[in-house]
Amino acid sequence: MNVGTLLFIPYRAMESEVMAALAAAGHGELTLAQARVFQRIAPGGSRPTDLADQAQVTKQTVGVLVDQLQRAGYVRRVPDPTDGRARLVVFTELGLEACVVANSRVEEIEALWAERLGPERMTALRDALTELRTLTDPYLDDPG
Amino acid sequence: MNVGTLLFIPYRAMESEVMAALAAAGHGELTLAQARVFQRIAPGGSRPTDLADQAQVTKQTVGVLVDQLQRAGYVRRVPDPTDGRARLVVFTELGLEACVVANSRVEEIEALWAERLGPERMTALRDALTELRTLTDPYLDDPG
DNA sequence: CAAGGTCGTCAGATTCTCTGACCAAATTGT
DNA sequence: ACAATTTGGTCAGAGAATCTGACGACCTTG
Repeated sequence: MNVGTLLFIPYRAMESEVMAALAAAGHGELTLAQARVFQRIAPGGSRPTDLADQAQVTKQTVGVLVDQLQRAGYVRRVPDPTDGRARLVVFTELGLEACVVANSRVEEIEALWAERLGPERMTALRDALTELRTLTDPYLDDPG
Repeated sequence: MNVGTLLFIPYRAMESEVMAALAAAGHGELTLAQARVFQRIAPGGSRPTDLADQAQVTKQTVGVLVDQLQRAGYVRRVPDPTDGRARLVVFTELGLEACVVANSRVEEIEALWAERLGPERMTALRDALTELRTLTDPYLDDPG
C-alpha cells in the first residue's frame, strides 16, 4: 500500500475522532472545514494568510470559514498591532473550550496509538514525520 | 505539533506532487477529488461502494466522480459477474496511462523520503503506519 | 515619496459533498 | 418457496466548500 494512503488513514481517523468528541461536547455545529482552520489558530491569534498557507487553501476560503466561526462565536477578529493591513483571528471563551475538548481527544488518541506501537516506535514515528516536513511542508519556507 | 497535522503535511505533499505529475503528463483535467477515487480502483476493478468506504465519502459522491472520470475517458463501468446489483469500475487504456504516471511519481517521492530518513527509518515509518491501520482504518472491518 | 508587494475582502462561479428517496438484486429467516 | 430485510447503485435536489479575479488599504523598498 502506498505511503500516501497509509498517511491518509490515520490522519482521517484522528480528524473523525476529534469531530466526534467536539460534537459530543456540544460543539456539533462545527464543520470539518471550519475545524481545519480552527485547529491552526495559534494561542495568541493567527493571520488569515498564515491559516491559509497551513491549511493549504486560499485566503478567500479561510475568510469564509472564519466568518462562519465568528458567527458561531468561536473566534473574533482583532486588528494586528504590528501591521495595519492585517487582522488576527483569536479564540473567544467558547473557542477555548472547544480547543480543550479537541486537544484532550488528540492526546487520548495519541496515547492509544503509543500503546499500540510502544513508546519508542511512536516517538520514531513522530520524529520521522517531523523530519519529512523539511521536504513536504510548504509553510516551512517563510514563516517566523 | 500534533500527530494529526504531522500526518497531514506529507500526505498533502504527496497528493500535490502526483497531481502536478499528472498535469505535466497531459492529464490536467483530472481534479483532486476525482484522483482520490481513481487511485483506489483495484487493478481488476472496484465497486463504487468499496471506493466510497476507502475514500471515506458517500457512494453518491463516488457516483458523481466516477461519472466524471468516465466522461473524461479514464474508467468504464462493467457489470459485476458475481453480483447482479453491482457494477465494477475498471480502468480504460487512458486510465492505465494515468496510473503509470501517478505510480511512478509516488515511487519517486517515496525514494526521496527514504533518502532523507534512511532505509531503516523509512521502513519503520511504513510499518508503524500499517500497524495503525488496525486502529484507524474503517475499511479494514469487513472487506474481502 | 513613488513603485511594487502583501493583507484582507467582495463578488461570482464552479466543484464537491451530503441527505433522502427509490428500484433491483441478493440474503435471511420462516 | 417466499416474504422481509439488507445491500448496491442511481436520481434529484440542496447545501457546503473552494476557487479565480478584482479591489482598496497598508507596508516595504529604492
